Amino acid sequence: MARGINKVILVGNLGNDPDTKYTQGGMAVTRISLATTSVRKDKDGNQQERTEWHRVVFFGKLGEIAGEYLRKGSQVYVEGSLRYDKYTGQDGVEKYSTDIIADEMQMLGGRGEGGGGGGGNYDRGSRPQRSGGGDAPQQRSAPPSRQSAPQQQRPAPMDDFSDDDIPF
Amino acid sequence: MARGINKVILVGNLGNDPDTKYTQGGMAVTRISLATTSVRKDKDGNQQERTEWHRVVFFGKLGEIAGEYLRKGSQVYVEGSLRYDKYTGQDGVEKYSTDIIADEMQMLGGRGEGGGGGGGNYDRGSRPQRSGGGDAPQQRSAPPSRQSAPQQQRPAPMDDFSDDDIPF
Amino acid sequence: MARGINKVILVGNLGNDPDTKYTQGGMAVTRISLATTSVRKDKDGNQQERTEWHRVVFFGKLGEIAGEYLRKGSQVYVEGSLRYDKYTGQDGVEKYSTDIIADEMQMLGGRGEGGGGGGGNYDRGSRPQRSGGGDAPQQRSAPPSRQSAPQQQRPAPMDDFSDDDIPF
Amino acid sequence: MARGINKVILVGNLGNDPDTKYTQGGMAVTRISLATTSVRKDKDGNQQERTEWHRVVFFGKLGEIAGEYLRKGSQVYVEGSLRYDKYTGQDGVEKYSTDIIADEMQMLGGRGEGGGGGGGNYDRGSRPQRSGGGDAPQQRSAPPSRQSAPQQQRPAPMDDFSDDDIPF
DNA sequence: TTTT
DNA sequence: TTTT
Repeated sequence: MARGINKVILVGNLGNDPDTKYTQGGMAVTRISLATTSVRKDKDGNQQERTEWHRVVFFGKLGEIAGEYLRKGSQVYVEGSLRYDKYTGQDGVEKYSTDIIADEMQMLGGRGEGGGGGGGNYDRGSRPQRSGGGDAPQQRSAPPSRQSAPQQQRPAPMDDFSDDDIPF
Repeated sequence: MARGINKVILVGNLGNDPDTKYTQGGMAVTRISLATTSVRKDKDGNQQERTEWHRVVFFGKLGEIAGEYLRKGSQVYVEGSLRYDKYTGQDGVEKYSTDIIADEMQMLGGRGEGGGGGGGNYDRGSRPQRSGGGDAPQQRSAPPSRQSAPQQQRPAPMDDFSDDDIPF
Repeated sequence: MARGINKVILVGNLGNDPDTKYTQGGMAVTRISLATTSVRKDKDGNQQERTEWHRVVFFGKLGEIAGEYLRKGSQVYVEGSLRYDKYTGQDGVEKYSTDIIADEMQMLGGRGEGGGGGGGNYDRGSRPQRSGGGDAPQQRSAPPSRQSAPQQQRPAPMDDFSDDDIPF
Repeated sequence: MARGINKVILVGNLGNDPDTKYTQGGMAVTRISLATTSVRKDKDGNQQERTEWHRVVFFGKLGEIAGEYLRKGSQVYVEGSLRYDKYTGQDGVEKYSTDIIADEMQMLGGRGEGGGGGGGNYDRGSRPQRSGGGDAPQQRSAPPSRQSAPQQQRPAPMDDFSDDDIPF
């Protein structure tokens, strides 16, 4: 049982192609660098722009999809949570990192390099369409299915319930 | 593959105790009425209040938890999506309804009747603590106690991955 | 002082061109119909799609911008709040409506009719680029061009403050 | 005109009393440390807890309100955006920090030390209730008002508009 | 009524 | 119908 809400919502563009690695167990871990730009007027009335570069990480199936479909310049919606890490660098100095651990992704109509317009909303429960054997391990045992209650469209009154009255 | 984002985030108080029903298949469907109030100044400089009453629906395990722990007056965080329905009433007239289908819930430190401070964040994947087998009793056992600020930091490298490097 | 959070976040496509009207005081009120589609597997394992049509309303400057730049098919990010209204129709019957009152909008790389890729994030504080003085023409000038990933980092100390250390 | 969405939503508890400082210009800058805890099952089926400590910064009027009403243990809803900074420490080493710049806050029914149950939703446009002269400068010139269109409740049909048809 |  |  958790305590608290830790939610991040981003819409931005990738600064580079995604970087996908695989764990020994074969789980995909894809990282992207995502830019969001905001503007404000400073006290002299000049327009000031500022860009934040977010480090976003996708795990598992979402990592495979992100690695396959996103490209430098792609515009994407990401939902996830903040994770702060502290580690000791090779130089012996303590370092800190901040990542957004994605749990939902929606490709938007980006037209960056490698663009691939398309669209489609994926969450951690989605299965990737990876057809070929590509260059990555990929042998994965049965993935944990995350749907608690599968069901069907609901065109209906609202007072009695069937098992089809579901979340969609 | 979905297209689009449909997300609602609410923090409000219940106007009444939850209403839980069960489908023939045994799935819980809990409905609550949730108030959110906002204020603004009108053009005459007077404070104006306006309250929206949201119809929130919880399905499955989340429905059982909502029915068990929430009460009239409880303050709650809800995340979900909008669903619009059209149906024909008993009077033969077409009617429309708007519901927020919850997929995450966090009980906040409410103090309404039956208050039960408690706290705890549940999503559709959570398992309810329903002890009995029946189809709707309501005897609540001790609510999970409140920690104000538990913690501890997690030191870890970030460049190689094990299968434990997970979404959390 | 308000009580509660009432927040909606949508990414979807317009089903039609926006409808802009003006109040007697000259305030723009723009309405759009926004589609979001989700999918799930029903109990027979078939893909089921469901589309929600959201009624989104933009007031004031945001209403002018929405009316000027959005078109049928445009993909847009909208943030706002839920408002439920009850009124009596001309037929004397009580009716209910649900609207999302927008307070932020971001045009995404849509390619619908009249597409106009464009992009740009506006909130209620933004000033529209309406050049003319009239109360509703619609001749659109050149839309703001698209940058895929502009940036630059901002180096700065964080312990003492000047009046420039602002929210951005 | 901005590009992108950079939004953070947190519900958590303060690890310490807020720290409020004032710029030379008299603007309040309040910092808090906010805990959010999540749980998951590891691969051995054990419950694993993890707490993230978020650095949240409130500027201006919101900073005054946060400094006045929040306390160690308080439960709070915060909405804001991510800001990453890079600076050189006194030891000459480059350091990085991540802050959430708050633009909305809602005190929840917390009961931590100094509790102050209360509730109330404030955004950057809110005026603090600071009555006394306290220990802080505070001389501030005319604050920029952020409401574009003030108005009043709307109990009404939906086809014609008056200047009262407003955002609320 | 959109979109893929 | 809640809450402050």
